[in-house]
Amino acid sequence: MDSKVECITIRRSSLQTAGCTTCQKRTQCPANELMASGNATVRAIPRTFRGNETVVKAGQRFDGLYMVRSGFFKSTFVGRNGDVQVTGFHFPGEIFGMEGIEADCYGDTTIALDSSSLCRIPLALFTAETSSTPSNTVSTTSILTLVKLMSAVIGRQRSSIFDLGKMDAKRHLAAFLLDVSERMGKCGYQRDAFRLCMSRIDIANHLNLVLETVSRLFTQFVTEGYLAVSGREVRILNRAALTRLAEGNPEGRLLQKAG
Amino acid sequence: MDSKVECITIRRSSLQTAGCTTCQKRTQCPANELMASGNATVRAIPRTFRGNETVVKAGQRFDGLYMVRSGFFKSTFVGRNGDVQVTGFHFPGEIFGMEGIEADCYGDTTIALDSSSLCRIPLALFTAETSSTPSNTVSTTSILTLVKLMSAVIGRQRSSIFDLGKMDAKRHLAAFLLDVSERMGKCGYQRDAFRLCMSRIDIANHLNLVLETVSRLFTQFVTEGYLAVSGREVRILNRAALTRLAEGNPEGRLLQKAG
DNA sequence: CGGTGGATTGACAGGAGTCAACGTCTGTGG
DNA sequence: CCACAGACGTTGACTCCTGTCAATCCACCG
Repeated sequence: MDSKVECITIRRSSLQTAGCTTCQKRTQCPANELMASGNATVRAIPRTFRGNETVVKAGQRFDGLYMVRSGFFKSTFVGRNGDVQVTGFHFPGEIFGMEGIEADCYGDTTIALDSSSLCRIPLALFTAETSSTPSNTVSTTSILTLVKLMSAVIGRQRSSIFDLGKMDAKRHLAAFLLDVSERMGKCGYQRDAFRLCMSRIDIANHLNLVLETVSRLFTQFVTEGYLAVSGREVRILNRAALTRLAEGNPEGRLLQKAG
Repeated sequence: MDSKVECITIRRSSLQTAGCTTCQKRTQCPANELMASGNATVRAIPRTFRGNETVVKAGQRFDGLYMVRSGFFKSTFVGRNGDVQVTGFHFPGEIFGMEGIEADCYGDTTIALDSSSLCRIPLALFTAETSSTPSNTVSTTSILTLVKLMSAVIGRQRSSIFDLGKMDAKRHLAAFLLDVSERMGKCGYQRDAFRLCMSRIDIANHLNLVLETVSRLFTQFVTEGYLAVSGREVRILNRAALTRLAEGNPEGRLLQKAG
């Protein structure tokens, strides 16, 4: 199986290297490092998507990690009882799919929210067969990179667990908007004026609220002068106030400390 | 290096080998595998604690992972605003400290809840200096073990994020009790009658409730015949009902699906 | 014995969910 | 070009779960 796919702005001839040399995200990409370390079996494989197209389905066999090159993706987790939880949004330069390494299948379903592109990093290293016949094809340093990435994910999830419990709706939405702003900035967009890539219902689900609550809070933020909102277009007018809201000391909810 | 030492009830002279050969948890312990792979620098180091003694403080320099041998531990995370979140309880055979690998310092403060013992697994491999001067002292397979452990942690955290958002107080406590029961069983205790190692306030904090709510639910479970409770002693009388409660289809709360 | 911390219980209040109506935007087809 | 459907978003009225405040009880301990 030859791997020839296209990646948006990149022509076929250069696909063998998956366009890594021209990829703006290569410094953040473990594939780049793995390949640089002389591993011939790891090669980033670019793919493009339209809005609503599925990247991977929960339960599908693990076939690598995914690095976002452009656009936006959404991961959802479906509980035993059918409840759906939006576990995260993925912006350019971010990576997803790590939960699949251990179980050898993905835990989340991930779809594109828009016209988007990404690279699959086929870590054959982590599939069942290859791991049982260990070879030293991958240098210790490259795996260290991966381990650190994963450790970072663990840390971020932990603070998201924290947020889920300790924040009321207002603080949580403020924090979410600042987070989006930050990440938009990191991947080259404006920090203070951007288009939300997800629907209100997705935001609500992600923050464990209902869409009515999110909607109400948006209008509240507007009337208080923190934001200008028009549909999904958001402009941050008073970042300081939002930050105070998100980080400010808790105002009387869930104050119980634990030993 | 001779390997004959014991933990807890063991004398000093034998500490050098950390008692791995006699340790009941060795099959679940990455240290065992690392040592078996011929890595001389990785050696499990046993320590004992009394209740309330601190294992590691958040912010402290990372010095390895911790494997619980006996007793119980509690990890807490302190948010910027001072809020405390109980991020987890650790039972015998379980491992903690992974969030420290990437940041090179621990994110959680972990204390013993009781007289307890554990082994520190000093993964010098992951400290700043050694990782910058990579050596192949650790085999690919042993790191794979670690990567899989971490992937599992990521998966578990994700489902805990799910629980936090999608469960009301009653379901959440039921699920928590079943989880504790399961883990108690796994480490050799009775599944249906055990002593909770944590206070109501710790449970409440962990589940993002207040202790009054937890207390009320305990009495409710008792009057409904699911449990017998006396202080921290718990007996599960109707596991089926608890399971139905925890897993049952959501009863009208947070039902909004996301695309 | 009194003090302290953990646990239980009751009365009350409020934040956020539920239900429902309405408004806006987009794409499609006649 | 308009009508219409459907998805998405806003707003209001109401309910209820769970947090807040407070009193009480119990076990433990110096």
